[in-house]
Amino acid sequence: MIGERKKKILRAITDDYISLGEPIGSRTIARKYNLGVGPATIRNEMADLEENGYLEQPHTSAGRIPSDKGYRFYVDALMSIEDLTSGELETIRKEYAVANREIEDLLRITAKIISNISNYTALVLGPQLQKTAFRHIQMIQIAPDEVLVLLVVDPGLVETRVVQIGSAISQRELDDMVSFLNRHLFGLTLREVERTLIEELKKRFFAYNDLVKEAVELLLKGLRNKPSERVYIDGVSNILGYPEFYDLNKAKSLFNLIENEHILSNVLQNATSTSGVRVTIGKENVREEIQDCSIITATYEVRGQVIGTIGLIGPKRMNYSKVVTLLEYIATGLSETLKKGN
Amino acid sequence: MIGERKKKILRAITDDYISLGEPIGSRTIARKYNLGVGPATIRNEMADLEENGYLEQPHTSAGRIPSDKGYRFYVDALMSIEDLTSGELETIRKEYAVANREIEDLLRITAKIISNISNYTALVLGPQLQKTAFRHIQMIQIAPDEVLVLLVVDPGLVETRVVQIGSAISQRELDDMVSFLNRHLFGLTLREVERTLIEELKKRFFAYNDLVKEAVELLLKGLRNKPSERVYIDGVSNILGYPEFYDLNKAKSLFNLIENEHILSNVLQNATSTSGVRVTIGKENVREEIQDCSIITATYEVRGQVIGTIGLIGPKRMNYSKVVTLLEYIATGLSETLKKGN
DNA sequence: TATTAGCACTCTTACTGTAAGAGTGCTAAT
DNA sequence: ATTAGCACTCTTACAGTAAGAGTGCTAATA
Repeated sequence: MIGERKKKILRAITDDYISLGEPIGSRTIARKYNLGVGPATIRNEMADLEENGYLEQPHTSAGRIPSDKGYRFYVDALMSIEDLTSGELETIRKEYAVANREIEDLLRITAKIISNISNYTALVLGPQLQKTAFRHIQMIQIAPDEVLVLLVVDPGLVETRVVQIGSAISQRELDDMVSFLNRHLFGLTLREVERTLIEELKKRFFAYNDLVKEAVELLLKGLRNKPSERVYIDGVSNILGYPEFYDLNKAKSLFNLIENEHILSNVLQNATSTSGVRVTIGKENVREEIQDCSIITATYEVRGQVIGTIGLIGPKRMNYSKVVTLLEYIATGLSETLKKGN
Repeated sequence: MIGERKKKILRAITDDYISLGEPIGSRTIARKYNLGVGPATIRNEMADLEENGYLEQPHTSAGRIPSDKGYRFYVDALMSIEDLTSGELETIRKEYAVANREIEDLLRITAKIISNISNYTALVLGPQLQKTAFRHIQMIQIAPDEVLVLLVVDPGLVETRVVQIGSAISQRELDDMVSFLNRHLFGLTLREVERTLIEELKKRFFAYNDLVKEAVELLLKGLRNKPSERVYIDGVSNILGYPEFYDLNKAKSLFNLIENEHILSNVLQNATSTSGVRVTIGKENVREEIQDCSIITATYEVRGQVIGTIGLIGPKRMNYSKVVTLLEYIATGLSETLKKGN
C-alpha cells in the first residue's frame, strides 16, 4: 500500500501539473505545499513513487509528472470534488432555456455547454435507438413508390424515413401491416424486436414480402445513423489551446479521429455498457491516436435504461475533478429533460 | 495593361509558389521556366510587378510571392484548367454509389469527396428550403398534444417536425387545414408563401388560430435549421497539413469559425446569390479570421433555381485550377442527382 | 532510523556569434 | 532593352557558453 505522505506528494504533483503543465520539482512541492518536510525527503519519496510507476520524468534533470497509473490513482483515490460555480450553473440554465423540444437541438446545445464550460472537446452521442422502446409506427404513402415510415419510440423520439418501394402497395395493405406491428411490438425495445420477432413478422406478411422486408429492416437497422444517433461535437478548437498539442502531428491525428464519426461512436459506446461517469486515461484507450488523451464519459438514461453517452476528450493533464462533476450534472439534467418530454 | 512577359513571370511565380510554398527568386524562374531572358531582367520585371501590387516580398532579401491581387489576376486570367484524373473520377463514382437516397447522406458524402480529393476542408450547405417549392403537407396527430407536420418540397425533400400544441384539435380540423394548404400553396416557393399568403392564411383559419399560427410559422421558419439546411463539414484536419497554419493561433481562430455553423453558413450564402463557381481570395473575405484563406464555392440547382452551395476553404496558396474543376464537376453531378430524385 | 544539508552532476533553455546561402537592387557595360 | 557583376541584406543553421532547475548521492543530524 501507498503511504499517507506519498499520497500527499502524488496529489500535490498531480494538482500542480494539471494546472500548470510543467514538471514539478521537489523544491516547489516543499515550498508550495506545507508538508512539514524538506525537499530532500520529498525527493526520496518521489524516487519511490517513480519506481512504483506513479510518476515519470521527461528527462534526467526535470521534475516529475504523473504517469497514467499516477493519474488513475489520483482519479480513483486522491482528487477532491470540485463543484460547479454559480456562474457555470447559470450558463447551463440559460443555454438550455433557448432549446426547443427537438432532440437534435437538445444534444447540440448539450455539446456546446460541455465544451464551453470545460474548455475541452465535447462529444455527445444521441440515444441508441436499439435501446429505446417501440411505441408506435405509422406508414404514409407520399408518392406512388414512396412510403414515409414514422416511428415513435419511448423516450419521446420521433424518427421518420422515406422508403422507396419496388412494387406498388395500397394504403389498405399498409394499414394492415401497421396495425399488426403496433399491436405486437408495443413496449419492446428495438433490440428485443430484432431478436425475437423478425422471423415471425416475415412469415406473417409473406404476401407483401417486399415491403415488409423493407419496413422491418428499416425499423431495426435503417433508423440507425439517423440524426438522433449521431455524434455531436463541439469545441474542437479548444484542443489547440493546450501545449501538449503544439505537436501538429498529434493534433492532426486526433482531429482525424474526431472527424470520423464511426470510430468516435465506437469509442464512446464502450462507455455505454455501464451507467455513470467513466474516466479513461491515456494508454487505457484502445485507439492509438488518443493515447495521449483522456476521455471522460457519463451516461444518460430513460426509465433506468442507459440510452446514450455524453463525454469529452482532452489532454491527460485534465481537470478531472471539474469535468467529472460537470458531466455528472449534465447527464442527470439530460435524463430529467428526456423523461419530461416523454 | 500588363505585358505578355510579365504575365508569364507572374504565372510562373504563382504556379511555383502554389506547389512549393516558398518564395521564388529570379534565378529560379530563369532556370526552371525558359523565358529566354536572364535573372536580372526577371528581377526588373518582378520589381515592376511588385510596384503594381501583384507580388510581395516577405522580407528584403527573400523571393517574391503573389499578393491577393496577384492571385486574383492568376485565377481570372492566367491559370490553366486542370482536369480531374481518371482515378479521381473513379473515387467520386464509387463514393456516390454507396449513398442511399437520403439527402443528408448525399450531402455528407459530397463533403467527404470534396475534402478527400482536394485535401482542403469541404463545406457543403444543404438546400435552402426557402427556395424550394411546396409540394404537399400533411399533419398527423401522434399524441393528444403533439402533431407531426410533414412537408414535401420539390427537389424531393421530405421534412418532418413534431409540434407541441397548446389546445386540443381534432383530426378533422387538421384535415381541413391541410387540404386548404395543399390546394393553395402547390408549386409556390416557400419564400413566395411567406410573402403573399401568410396573412390570408391567418384570417382564413382564425377559428383555430393557435395551431394555424404554429403550423404556418413552422412551414415558413420552423423548418429552417433542419438537417437539410445544415452545413456539412469534412476534412478539417487537412488544414493542419499546410505550413501556413503552423501558427496555432491562426489555426485556432480558423477552426473556431468553421465550428460556428451560423457564421459559416452566412459566409457560404453570399455565394448562393449568383450561380456558378466563385473564388474569394484572402482579404476579399469579409470575416477577418479567414483573410489568410481562400474560399471556393459552387452552386447546385434544381429546375434552374440555385438552392444550395458546396465549397471548400484552404490557404490562399491553393491549387485553384484543380479545385475549380472539382467543384464544378461535383456541383453539376449533385444537381443531376437531385433532379432524378425529384 | 528517518530526515536533511550540501554538492557535484545532468539536462534544458536562452543567448551569442559566425558562416553559408539565397536573393535583391544598383551600376555600368553591352 | 538587356545583362553581368557586385555589394548588401536577411534568414537559417550551427556551435559554444552561461544560467537555472532539478536530481541523486553521501554524510551529518535529531
